[in-house]
Amino acid sequence: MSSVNLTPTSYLVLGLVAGLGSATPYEMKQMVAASLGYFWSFPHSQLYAESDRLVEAGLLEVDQEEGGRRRKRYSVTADGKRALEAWLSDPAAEGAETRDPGLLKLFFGGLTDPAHVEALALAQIEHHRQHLALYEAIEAAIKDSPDLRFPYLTLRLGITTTRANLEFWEELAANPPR
Amino acid sequence: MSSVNLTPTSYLVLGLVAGLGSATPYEMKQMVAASLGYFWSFPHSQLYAESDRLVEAGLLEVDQEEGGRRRKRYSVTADGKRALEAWLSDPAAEGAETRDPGLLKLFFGGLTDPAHVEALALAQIEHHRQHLALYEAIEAAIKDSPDLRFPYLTLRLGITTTRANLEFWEELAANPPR
DNA sequence: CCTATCATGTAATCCGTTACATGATTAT
DNA sequence: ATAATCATGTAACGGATTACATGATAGG
Repeated sequence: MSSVNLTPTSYLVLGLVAGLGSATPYEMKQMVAASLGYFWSFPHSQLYAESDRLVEAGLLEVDQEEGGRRRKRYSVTADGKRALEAWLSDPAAEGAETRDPGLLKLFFGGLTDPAHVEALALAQIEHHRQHLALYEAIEAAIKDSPDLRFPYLTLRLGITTTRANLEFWEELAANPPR
Repeated sequence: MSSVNLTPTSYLVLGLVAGLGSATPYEMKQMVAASLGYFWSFPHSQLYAESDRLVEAGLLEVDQEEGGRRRKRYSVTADGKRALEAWLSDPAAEGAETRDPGLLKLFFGGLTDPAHVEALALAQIEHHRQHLALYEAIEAAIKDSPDLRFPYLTLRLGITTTRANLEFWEELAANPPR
């Protein structure tokens, strides 16, 4: 218990388990792959590690299956619920990081042939178009599910920023730097 | 030498040193703080560590000052230039990650009082407005520097996505979920 | 029944962060 | 001259990724 400090990943796991009632890391993996994973991805091994950390911190409890595969099924403790609620009710959400290699390449565009920047722009356009198509397909599918209201909003945010990126790169491709 | 694999951070350092001709980690820190750091921040200690890793990889060479503070000044080797050029001329830039705690809180909004989501939206609006004001001030300042053309474009991308975020949260605040 | 693939998990490594530490410089 | 702050660097820790490994299930 205690003195484990909570990262965004911690709350991600806590939130997933809370939303599902109880879950095995594998089930969490599925959930992530179908939703958050589009914006916030990480290897599944982290779900195993993080779940155990949260048990240590007293925020999750584990119930191991007898026989068969002896899966570990996690659920949220009272302390865990409190921690999650405290986090959710705090409007502060600083520390957003955009780690976009395309941004880096653009920043250093002056160090190389401008044609490479143009090629970069075209690749980015293609990339964002595909994502956008995917997101819009998902959007259409979940639009009217009342219990997916917040995932839907999250997706809307993803769509909004993807569109903004797309527009930026399209304009850059239309007016290539030289 | 060798078998060190190159992360985006590696190219960030490589690019900074290439752009400056040669640099101490402290000088890199200054550069980052004034430009990339707005979107891609990390502790300065990493610049020391990463520089040494790149020396080990044979992509940077180090020249230690005699006397005084014995600073380490790094410059790019021929191998380093090749690696940087290879990276820049590859239009692929996959693996962009948006680690935004606000997005997470929104995703899990269904687990708590909707009023908290509204408060989150207001906080996000405030946050993005401030960033936008800052970026626009910088934009005005560097707009016409020909040698800052690519940093300027990078900033434009930052402005574009910040605006998109701002619009999203403003609309959410105007139509709060219930 | 055999093989391929999916499900589930662990171990090792490395990057990134936090914390600390000391040498220079400026202000008072 | 002393304190305060800036400049510069290192050490230790922990979280995240990569790689590996084994048990189940389904298709042929």
